[in-house]
Amino acid sequence: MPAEASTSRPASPSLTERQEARRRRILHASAQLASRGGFDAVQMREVAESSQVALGTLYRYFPSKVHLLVATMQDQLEHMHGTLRKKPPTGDTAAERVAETLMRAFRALQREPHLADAMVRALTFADRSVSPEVDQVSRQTTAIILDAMGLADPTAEQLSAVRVIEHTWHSALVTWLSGRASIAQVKIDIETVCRLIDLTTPGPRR
Amino acid sequence: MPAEASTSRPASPSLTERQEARRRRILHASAQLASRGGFDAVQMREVAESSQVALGTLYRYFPSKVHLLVATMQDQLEHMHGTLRKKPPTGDTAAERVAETLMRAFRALQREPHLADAMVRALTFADRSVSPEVDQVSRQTTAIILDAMGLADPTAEQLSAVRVIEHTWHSALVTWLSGRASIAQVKIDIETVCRLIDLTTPGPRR
DNA sequence: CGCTAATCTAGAACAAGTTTCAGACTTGAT
DNA sequence: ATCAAGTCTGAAACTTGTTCTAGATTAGCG
Repeated sequence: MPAEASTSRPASPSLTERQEARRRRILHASAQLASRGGFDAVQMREVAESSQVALGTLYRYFPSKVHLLVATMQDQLEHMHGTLRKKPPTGDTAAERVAETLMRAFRALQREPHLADAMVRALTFADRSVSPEVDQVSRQTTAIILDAMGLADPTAEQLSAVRVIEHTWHSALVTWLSGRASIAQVKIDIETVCRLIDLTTPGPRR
Repeated sequence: MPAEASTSRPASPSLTERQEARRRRILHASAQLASRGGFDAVQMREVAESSQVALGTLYRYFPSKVHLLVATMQDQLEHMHGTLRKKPPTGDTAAERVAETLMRAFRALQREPHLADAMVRALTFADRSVSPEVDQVSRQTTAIILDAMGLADPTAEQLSAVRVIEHTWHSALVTWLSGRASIAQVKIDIETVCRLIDLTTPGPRR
């Protein structure tokens, strides 16, 4: 236990440090369980045990399983945005770059299909009580797409196109995860919807 | 076993009649409960009671709550397709007609938002075990859109556009139901994605 | 240091989806 | 009419998300 608490920089985590650590443990356990068996494998009791936290505490940090999984998704998305930033897409047109970026993200998801399942199912199943968190995920996704487009100041029309791209992205993932669409099919859908960008971007073609 | 039409005494309808009737009672109860309080209000015990069927029987007919709600959606979709057929859309272009049709469907859903909630949540939450049923819903939706386009023989490109339109349709509904998008926003998204049709349909263009 | 409020823990309890089972009823065939 | 197979019923049991409670710890403060 900390003998002195004032002057020295705390080596042992005190205060909110500890809570931050708990939160990280919980998110880690969540992602780990999700990676194993998807949405169903993330059982609140197991998450609590894995992260060495009482069930009640888990619920204090994340008021429902869906909240937990959406937070897990936020976490992963942040990581992915960082990764994507390091190697920007190389396509000539905005449409190509967006498609390339989404396909890169898709490939990442394919590496952990169960985790993808858990996150996406939670996202689309979320009810109003999770709206703020889901909205945050949506904003992050929008940011990634706008990054790929390379637009500083998108028009309303372009924002609409981005919204539709996000719709397609989410729904295509759902159909892929439930085994109703192949990877190739998802690719086609992404490429198809990205053509909308050309419609709204006065550029060199057509 | 063509049997008799049982004109005299329908007191004890025999054979599969009875089962068909049970099935209809169950679907009716499901829709009714869903209309009241959405996904959460459809409780299997209540559905069983409402439709005068034992819980075990309910599960024999529909192996899970999601199966039940997806079947409910099939039912409603069929009804809607019939209704839409009676008054075909009037727009000049295929894109306009599809947007008009989807907006008409959307208005119908707005009249029973709770029912819409139950059906759409079930649809996107469905896992692989429900794939055949979900696929059936998807085919029905595709048929409605193709009807609106007025195409006998769509190209592969056009089918891709239709797929993307469906993605957008489902995902836009999800965002509307969870309160993250307004009705106006959904309208814009539908209109935006329908422009994809123009891209793939050589014809009178703006 | 000692106090008070907030937080955490272990565990029971509750809710709704799902499964199971023994017994009653239907059905189809002989 | 009778039998075997399949179906339906009512009720209990099981699972997992969620809530609640009482007591232990911890944190911030005078």
